[in-house]
Amino acid sequence: MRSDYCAEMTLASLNQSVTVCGWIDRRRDLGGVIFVEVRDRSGVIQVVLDPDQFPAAQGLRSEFVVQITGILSKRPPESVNPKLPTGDFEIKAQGLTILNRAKTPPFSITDDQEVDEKLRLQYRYLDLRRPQLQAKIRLRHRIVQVIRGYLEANGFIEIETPILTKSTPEGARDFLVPSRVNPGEWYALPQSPQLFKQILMVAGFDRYYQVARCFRDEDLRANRQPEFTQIDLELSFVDQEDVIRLNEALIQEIFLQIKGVAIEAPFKRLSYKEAMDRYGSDKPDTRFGLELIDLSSLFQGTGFKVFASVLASGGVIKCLTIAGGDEKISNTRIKPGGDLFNLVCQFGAKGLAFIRVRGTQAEPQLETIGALKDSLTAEKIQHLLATTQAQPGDIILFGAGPRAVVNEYLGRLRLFLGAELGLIDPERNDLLWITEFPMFEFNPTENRLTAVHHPFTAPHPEDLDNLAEARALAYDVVWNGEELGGGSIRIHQREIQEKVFAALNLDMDQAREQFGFLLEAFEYGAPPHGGIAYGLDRMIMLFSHAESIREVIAFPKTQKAQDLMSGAPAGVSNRQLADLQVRSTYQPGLNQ
RNA sequence: GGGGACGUAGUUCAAUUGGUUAGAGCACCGCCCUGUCACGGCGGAAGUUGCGGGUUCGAGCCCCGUCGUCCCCGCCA
Repeated sequence: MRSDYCAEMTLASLNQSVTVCGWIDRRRDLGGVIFVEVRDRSGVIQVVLDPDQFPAAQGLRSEFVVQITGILSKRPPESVNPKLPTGDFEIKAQGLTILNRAKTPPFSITDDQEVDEKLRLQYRYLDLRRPQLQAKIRLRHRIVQVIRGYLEANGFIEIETPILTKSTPEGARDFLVPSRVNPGEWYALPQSPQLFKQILMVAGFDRYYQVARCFRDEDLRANRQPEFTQIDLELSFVDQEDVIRLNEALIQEIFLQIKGVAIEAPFKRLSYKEAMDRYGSDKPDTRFGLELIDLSSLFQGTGFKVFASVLASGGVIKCLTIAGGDEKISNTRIKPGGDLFNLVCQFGAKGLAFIRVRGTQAEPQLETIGALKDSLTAEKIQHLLATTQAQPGDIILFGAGPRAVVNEYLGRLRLFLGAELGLIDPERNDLLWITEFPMFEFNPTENRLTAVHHPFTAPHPEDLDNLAEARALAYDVVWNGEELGGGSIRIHQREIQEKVFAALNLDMDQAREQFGFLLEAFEYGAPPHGGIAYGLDRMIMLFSHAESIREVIAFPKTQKAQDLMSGAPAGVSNRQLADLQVRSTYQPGLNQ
């Protein structure tokens, strides 16, 4: 039916008969001659039709499906189109078959004009015809192929794990599926293949991977979908260094194959604590400085009431020094109602204190509210300028409060200002590992410790005595301030697992109830093991510079988790519900 | 659950801030055109301004409600 893809003609076919199949991309009817561009997945090529020979050509419309046979010809020199990859050639038609007609599409496939996303999702098959989206979906395929190739070469075995699994209370909300043959009982869709991949290590597969669909019933975001894909891997008889080295090589391979960029290894490493202290984030964008500076000790014993009371209650005073910021950052932006003020308040700040540095290098002068200025001796001021490296023309913005809160909002402010001030070099690829995550964090709603990673993460061997504050053998890999993936070395010894459950306030019976099969499996000779999982959708999004994860998923859902094309989710018949012995308590109008 | 932005021909946008018959580009339909390539020319059709209510002499514009899409917080690795 077809001899060649439109944009993949080879010179060998020149002056030969070729047959292309595809969609009418554009039609230019000049009366005595008709040009059409035929599009397939490779691109477009121009076809020349003589309307006397092909009267049907006058009826061709956008998106009609055609098969065209003709002679692949060099265009006359004056008609070469340098903007088109196939612009040197055209097909002089000798046969035209309209394989199918098409309605006028609701939006143009050809233009790169923005179209309402509602419409795009409703007609996703048309949206997917557009070259931009095709490119992203194909990039996704290529990246997965590179990963598969690398893992294959390194002895990994791809194994599928169940989609119908058991609900576990930790973590996100589960999607539930009623069991017909076990009335009243429910499967859960997996949030990740975590438990199964560990079981596969116990089973001796040694190196496993999976392109794994995962499900979380939580609210959506630009980079969050209820179903998403992880590249999930796990290895036996490895320590943290082994996992990190192997994954550095994997990431190098992806960058080389996809971007043609050589990434240096080993990657930079930052402990979680250092990342939080210096960047206010566990996924810092290290392409620019603007680091958080701790001034708590400097302000110790000074008379500025706001800072003093924060320090007295165990908080910290930190700052950002914005070079040239005196001019760029007006008081309006910092004071209530200003954009910077609103930004930090969203993340728990009460406000932003500031000092403008003016005067000269030799005689700098501070411009700030009186109480803050009065609280500083000449010596303190000198110390302040030395520590912050502030120069005349700069502004220093202060955060004061509990350490975690200050880190959070100054970290957000740092990112915002870094982008606004153009401090980020878009050509740079900063890859780094964040290590030594804490094992646990306090969850105020549940008034107990919860696992930062998950309850099977191994604690750092040096921290076994004080588990509540232990560091974990967990690691995240970060690219330009975005988390690419994360993993950990797992616990394979029962005694340590019990201690961890105890720290989580889970007794062994509860743990057995929830994770019984894994714990039992561990009693039959679990090897030391660890792994990592990459968020594939986000990875593709970053590689393709997409603004939303929806751009790299063929059939994504809206923010209300609906598929506008298929109409999911939707009601089901009473018969179906009766089979499942399920009844909905939902009443329209009485919801929530 | 909370905060915000948006919703006007098929589509992308406009409508002098409450004032006559809601406009334009592209797409669509018809006619003309033999080297176009975002072809060109002439003509045409196309609107419940998301939906419901209110204020007003008068509402696309103001108010209330509702639905939908998106962004953010909470939530979620």
